[in-house]
Amino acid sequence: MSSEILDNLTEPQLAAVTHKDGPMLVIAGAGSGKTRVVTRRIAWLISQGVWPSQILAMTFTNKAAREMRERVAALVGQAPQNIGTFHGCCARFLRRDIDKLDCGRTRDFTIYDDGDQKSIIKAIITEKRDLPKGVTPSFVAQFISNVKNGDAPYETVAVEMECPCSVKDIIELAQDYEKRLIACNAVDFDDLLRLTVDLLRKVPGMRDIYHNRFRYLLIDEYQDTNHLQYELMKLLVNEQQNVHVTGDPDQSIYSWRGADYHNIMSFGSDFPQAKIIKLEQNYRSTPSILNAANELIKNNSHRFDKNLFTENPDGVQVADLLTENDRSEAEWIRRKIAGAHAHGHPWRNFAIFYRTNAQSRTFEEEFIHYGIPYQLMGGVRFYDRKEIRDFLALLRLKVNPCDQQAFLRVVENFPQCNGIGHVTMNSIIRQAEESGRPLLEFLSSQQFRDSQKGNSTKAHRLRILSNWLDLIVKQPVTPVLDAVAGIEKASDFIENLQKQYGTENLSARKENMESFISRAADFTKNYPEASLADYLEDVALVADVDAHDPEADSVVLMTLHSSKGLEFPCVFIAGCEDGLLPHSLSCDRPSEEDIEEERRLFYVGITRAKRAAYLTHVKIRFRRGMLTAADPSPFLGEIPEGLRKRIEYKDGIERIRTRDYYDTPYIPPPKKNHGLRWSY
DNA sequence: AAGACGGAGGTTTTT
DNA sequence: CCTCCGTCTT
Repeated sequence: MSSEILDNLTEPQLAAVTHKDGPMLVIAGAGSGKTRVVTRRIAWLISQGVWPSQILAMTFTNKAAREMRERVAALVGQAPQNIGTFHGCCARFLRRDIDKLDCGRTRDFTIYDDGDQKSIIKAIITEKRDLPKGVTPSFVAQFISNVKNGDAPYETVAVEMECPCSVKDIIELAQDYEKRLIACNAVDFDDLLRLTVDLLRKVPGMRDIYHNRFRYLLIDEYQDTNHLQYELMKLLVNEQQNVHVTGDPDQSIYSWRGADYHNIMSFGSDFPQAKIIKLEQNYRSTPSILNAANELIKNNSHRFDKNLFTENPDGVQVADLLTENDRSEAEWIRRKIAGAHAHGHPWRNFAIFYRTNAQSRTFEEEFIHYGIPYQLMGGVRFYDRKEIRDFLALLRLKVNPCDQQAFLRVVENFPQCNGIGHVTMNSIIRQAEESGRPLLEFLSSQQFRDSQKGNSTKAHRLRILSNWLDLIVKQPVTPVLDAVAGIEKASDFIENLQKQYGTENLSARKENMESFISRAADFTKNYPEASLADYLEDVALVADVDAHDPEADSVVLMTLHSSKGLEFPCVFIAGCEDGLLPHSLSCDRPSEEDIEEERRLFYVGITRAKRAAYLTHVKIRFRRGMLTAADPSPFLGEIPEGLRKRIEYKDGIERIRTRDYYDTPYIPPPKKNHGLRWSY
């Protein structure tokens, strides 16, 4: 056994690493070396003779999966294949076994993301007129997701969600949506999990096969699992109950997406023999930071009993800073960072977190003005840019010739399809369905061209479209780079950008396309055997946080949500104001649960900091086009005075504050639109 | 079917 | 302040 597998581990870490059979829960506080424990444990299992292929490890992000794979490989020289995200693993299972399940899809199914989902739903709502106003695409999407995620029947979900239309109508919408997905041979994100659960539950013998294949199951960030993921876990657990979950209930910040931290709270009762280990020593932060965070999170009532401590040397006090407005907030932070940089601190040591993406703008302007390098996470995803989505639609149509959604997008956005509108498209889709052939195959066939006789403009246009699509069909699907480059050429993509957008952001769009090609080239280098379908799956399942580049020397700007799992020497949390943090919309009917989740979000932010944390708030914030008087976040007052240095910054001068709003007890404002507002 | 205009609405978003 | 719709116009 490679000796380093067990090197430098504390008592509880060692116990967690060397636990072999039976269920185990590791409650891993922020910065307590969780990743190290999980990776060492995988390496240890392998060193004990477990085959790497018998280990299944599921994470929430690609980044976590990649990191885990790399670190295990560094320890034992080989990385297990089955480390991936929940959705990625499920997609792999379904690619292999979906035929065995009677769900209307084949193994070449396409994965639809939120955008595709929304546009299908919108189309269905429009088709079905006379629905009340409240039936928005997002409501229907939420309804469908809730139905797929839970065990409750449609009716119950509809009542619970206070459905604005009749139960019959909403059920019909959901069923139409499902039919549409099946017609496109597509699945949505929830389906990846749901169909895998069905596969294990309904297909005889499946569970045994999977139990045999995966002897050891590991789940990371267990506090963020939703109902389906929980079901999946239970189905995958074998007779020896070799299930190992790690997480921290205090860092559960995704309940609005269905995550349920009760899953982690009740692991002990789900598995009465479970061994429970708590990792409470923090290796990341100074005592000042950790104490402040501990004091804050103590205010949550639903918690797993634990108390983080550290043996790190102490550093500077946590500071809370008050400035006049959002501009001066950015100015102070920029000066602080620039000053430190002048003393030799690299830019990458600094991160700014905020509650809403809209807040990033002020910082960007400030940093551009002063020439400070920064990387912005979030906002519009690379693969969500319009021109990229257009191109992807073409690729998708090629891979899945039934993909109506992709077809519609192509027709709407490619100049080759100018002059062809909704009416024509829908009639073509119907004709294809009647002919029983996949849409693309039907359209690009000689037969279709022959059927478009005559010299009418429409027939002419359709023949051109058909020829063009035929050219796309004839491109190779592997290697990926050849496929992508071939289709780019065959579609005249770059020239079309010019036609479509004129000079409007043209160079940026061209750059995006170049970047897309070079990403495809990278992918091809890593997976020379992969097909276009594999590539599209990879693209469908990546997120932008994966793009954070810790090597680049730049200040990092991101939301509090995306900061989870990262660490920085110096952290600024901007906009610590009532209404922003906690956010007023999340607390519309301020249930204690909502407030507690916002508090956890703040807790996550603070515990990212290794050496220094600055919590900033302003008196007046420019928001939604108006100046808004802002009160400090009630959470600031929950950090005791002794743990919090209070600074005020005004007219370029910094001074210590002695008195604050929150020296007096906090009284919640009576209405949603509290405070003073005045128009510009 | 494409462009122009006005109104509404605007957390977070691992996949 | 922004962006995203829907509708109205050509």
